[in-house]
Amino acid sequence: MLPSVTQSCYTRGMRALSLCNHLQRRGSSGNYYFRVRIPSDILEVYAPKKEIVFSLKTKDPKEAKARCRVEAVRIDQEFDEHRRRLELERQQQEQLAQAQGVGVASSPAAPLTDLDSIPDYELDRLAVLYLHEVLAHDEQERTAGSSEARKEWEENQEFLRQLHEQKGMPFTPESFPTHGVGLSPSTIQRKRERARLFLQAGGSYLASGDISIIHDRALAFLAAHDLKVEDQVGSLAFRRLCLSLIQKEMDAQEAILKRLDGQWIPTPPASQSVAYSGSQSATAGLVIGAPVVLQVNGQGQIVQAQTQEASMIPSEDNPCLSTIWESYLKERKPAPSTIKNFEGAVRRFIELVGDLPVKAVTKSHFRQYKDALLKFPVRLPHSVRKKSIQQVVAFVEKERQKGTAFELLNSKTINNKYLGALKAILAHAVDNGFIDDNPANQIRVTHDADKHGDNEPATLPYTEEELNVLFSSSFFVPGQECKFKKRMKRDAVLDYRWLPIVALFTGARLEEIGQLDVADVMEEDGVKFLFIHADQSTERRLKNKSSRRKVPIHPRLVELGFLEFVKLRSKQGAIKLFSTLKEMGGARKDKRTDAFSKWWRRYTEAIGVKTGKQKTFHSFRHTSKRALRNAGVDPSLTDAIHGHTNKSISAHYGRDKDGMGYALPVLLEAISRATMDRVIIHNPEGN
DNA sequence: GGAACTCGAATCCACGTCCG
DNA sequence: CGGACGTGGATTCGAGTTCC
Repeated sequence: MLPSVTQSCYTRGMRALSLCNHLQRRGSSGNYYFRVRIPSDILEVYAPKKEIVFSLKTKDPKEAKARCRVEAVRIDQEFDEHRRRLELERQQQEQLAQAQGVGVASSPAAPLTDLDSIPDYELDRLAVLYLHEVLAHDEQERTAGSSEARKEWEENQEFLRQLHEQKGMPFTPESFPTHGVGLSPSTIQRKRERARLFLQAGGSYLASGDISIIHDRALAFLAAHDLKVEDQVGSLAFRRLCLSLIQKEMDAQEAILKRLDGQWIPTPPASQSVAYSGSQSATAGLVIGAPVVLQVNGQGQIVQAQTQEASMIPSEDNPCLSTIWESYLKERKPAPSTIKNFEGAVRRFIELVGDLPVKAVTKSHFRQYKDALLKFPVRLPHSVRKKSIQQVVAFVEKERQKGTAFELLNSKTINNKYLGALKAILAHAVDNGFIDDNPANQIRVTHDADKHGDNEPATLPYTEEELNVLFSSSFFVPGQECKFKKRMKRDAVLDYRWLPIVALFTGARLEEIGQLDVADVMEEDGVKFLFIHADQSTERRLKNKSSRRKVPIHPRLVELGFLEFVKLRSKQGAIKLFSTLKEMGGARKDKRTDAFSKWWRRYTEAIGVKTGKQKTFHSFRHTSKRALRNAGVDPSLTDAIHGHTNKSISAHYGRDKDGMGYALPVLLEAISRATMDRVIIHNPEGN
């Protein structure tokens, strides 16, 4: 009886570890994905995620299989690393609890450690300690039994218990023997596979100086020894340590293989660890006085070595770029999305030239930056997102030789975003007297008109025919079945129908409409209008000052039942008019229309109205502008309705308390002239 | 025309649900 | 359970806009 039980457990174990079982083909693209469930004992590490899925970025089954094998081993290592760390943490907490006699106290967060201040011989000692830990862990598994062995033991016991129960026989469970169980066949197989792969790959990683294979593990290892260095992964010391750890990991895996082959390889003694917390080492001062300064870029590579000059020494009067950036943030407090954009630009620049003291930054650095950006692709493949700018450029070059084409950054993006950000930040350095001239000035990419054609507009208005297609689809006609609203609640359908209709008759921006409150629908001088304005209490932002405006509600909107819709939301107690739109987080904070925007693209594509990048939701704004122009409405009135600035200085005179230059009845008359009477729209109420 | 932003669109990916 | 598909979050690109 017993052999079959063992067999079943064994097979189950093998299945979980079979290296190609995590392969899955997904979506219409036909790309292969890696998919694995997170083992229950380390679920907490990944919570709330229960499985790991990512694209293998290939449609070729053979290639996918090969990549899947590598990923399976890598993930397995990652899981193991978490197990090891959790175990260590558990032991530390137990010790702490014992020492304190009661409960488990939470340990204070480790202070930041300055890795560069740790002498080389201590880094070497850490590497030896790493080797010791890997082999000691392996030895412990062999003596006490691995977690797999324990699991299989428990499954075995449970099976026996059920069997006894069925036969009505008494069963006394045995506890897991703590010594002498050794490794399960599946663990042996896994260990062997992993060791072989690491030994195969490790050498090439060392040769190319690529530390990605050990990066996360090194961080976990350092953290386990109270060394908190997340902010220093670009430092030379971290890089040195990682290379050293790859070597030690190879040594360890070689020893493990020998152990698996039956040789006795003792675990080397642990080097004595030193407490580095508190960061300030006595050697730190030596670096400053050194005659030669090594410039280290974001990847920890030495990019230049030169004799130390005054401008090269960071000081209070000559802060590093990163310090200037922080000061810029503090003083200017830009919008979250701007911070996000600038952050990327600054990071890339520092990667390329190093975190230079501001007086050392020259025009040639910017030329270097511009040249690199000209070879930089848009929408980086995930595999190289974390790589340095030089590595990305090298990657693109290599792929290009293989025949893969990349769309490169638009010159406008390079100028406005990348160079523009650095220019703004260095202008801040000029304003604060750190430097006299902005070295970024005059560096820019000459526009290539060929990308969009000389006069071709980026966004086009919707034509009448297109509007009729858009608004007569089954989504907009109440009572019709439609796949687009299959999963939508009634209120969401209402919001999604009204958003484009409001956009058509107001010409307002998507987000301006999306963030409207019920209370923003007002009446003055007998004219109902939408009050588009910024709002401190909800931190609502507007594109700019002139965006604040009152837009009269077009008679067609009233006809279609817009005011009833407002009443409905009011009755529901909603604050937001489009109450089903959810607020975003992070860099998209207080944005509500992201999901709708995406839905709109998919919808318009599906019904065949969207062609390329020129027909988007923003087209409604262009449609409105065009309709008002065609109806002979005065451009300054159109600007007032759309929230565009009127350049004339006299336009700033004669405004009311809300800054409105025109009386509402005048605006209503103007907006009503764009009748859109040939566009058929159904009343959005109904199902 | 350049600087300094803001915003919408596009993309990748995670996740939930449904179906066989 | 595996796979297809729909939806939404995070991130990035680049167009739009105003101010100087």
